[in-house]
Amino acid sequence: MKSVEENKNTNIYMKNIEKLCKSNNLKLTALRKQVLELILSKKSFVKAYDLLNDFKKIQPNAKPPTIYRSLDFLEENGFIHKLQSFNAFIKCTHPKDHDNCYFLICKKCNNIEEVCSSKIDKVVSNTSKEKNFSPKNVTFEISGICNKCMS
Amino acid sequence: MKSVEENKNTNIYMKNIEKLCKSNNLKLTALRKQVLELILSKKSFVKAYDLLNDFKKIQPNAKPPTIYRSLDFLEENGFIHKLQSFNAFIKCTHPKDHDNCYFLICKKCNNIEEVCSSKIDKVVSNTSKEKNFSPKNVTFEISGICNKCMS
DNA sequence: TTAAAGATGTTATAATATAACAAACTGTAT
DNA sequence: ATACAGTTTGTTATATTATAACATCTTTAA
Repeated sequence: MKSVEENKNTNIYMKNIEKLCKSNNLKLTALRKQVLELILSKKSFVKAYDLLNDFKKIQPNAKPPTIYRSLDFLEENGFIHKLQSFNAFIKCTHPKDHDNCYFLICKKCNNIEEVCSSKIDKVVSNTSKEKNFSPKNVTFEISGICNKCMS
Repeated sequence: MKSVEENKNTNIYMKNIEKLCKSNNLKLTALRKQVLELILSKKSFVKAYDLLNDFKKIQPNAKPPTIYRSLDFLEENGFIHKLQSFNAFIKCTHPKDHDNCYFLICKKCNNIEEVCSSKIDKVVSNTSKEKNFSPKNVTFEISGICNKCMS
């Protein structure tokens, strides 16, 4: 059960996504919206097939492509991220505010912290410049133990 | 067909690995060595099942666990890396010299450049300190277009 | 209004990875 | 040498993750 506060936050988040889609001419269809809502309802990351099982409660004949296509749309447009080292998906905490996100992943409690630091962005662009490399996608995932789980 | 120079480099590389295993009391079994040699023989990254097919030419009844176990050993000990965003494996260019490696992955020619920069290490440790996070594994992969493919 | 593009439904299968248990091997204390 | 504990490998089966291909439906723009 979600708290009133959480529902409120989810609503604010969705309103923002709707606005973003409108202004960017993206089609946030009912399907995509439902999938995003399921992702938002998670505290942490979610696996595609868990999402599929969740989604089957709404639409029993959903199939893997149903989910993967929505995930593709949501990821392409920066509303969610794929955690490559976990084969899992998680909402973006500030969609469209920036290009690249970085993650601190706790091995014990599975908590994910999304980090955006201009220092990291600079390192990416400097490293790329040195090597004459034109960066498109950055995967930056640090797994370890979070503050809570250490004490 | 490998050039004389390439074979020589592979031999030097293997000698180094053997030395490292000896001094760290690691068992570089015939199987693990053969798998590593197959990985070394590749210009770029290799997929686990391609490796399995290669390996079947030596040992026809090889099965997925044969390969995955060797990959685990080689990765745990820093002789190879897994490219998480590609589900592929690649030799480490300087085994045991450092903890973390970063990759520039060209989407066009599939060339991988392994980069180690103290700046990146610092960003990881600073970011972690700020968040009171104790980092264990770092996945840092930048995909884009390399110098050659741009011109 | 209709053709083209885009989204979804559906079936099937590809690609990636691991569990579980048996057999063989290795090192070591006796 | 021997036995036993730990490790590695063999083997079967299956779990997990993801996409291809094609049909149908919906939206959009000419």
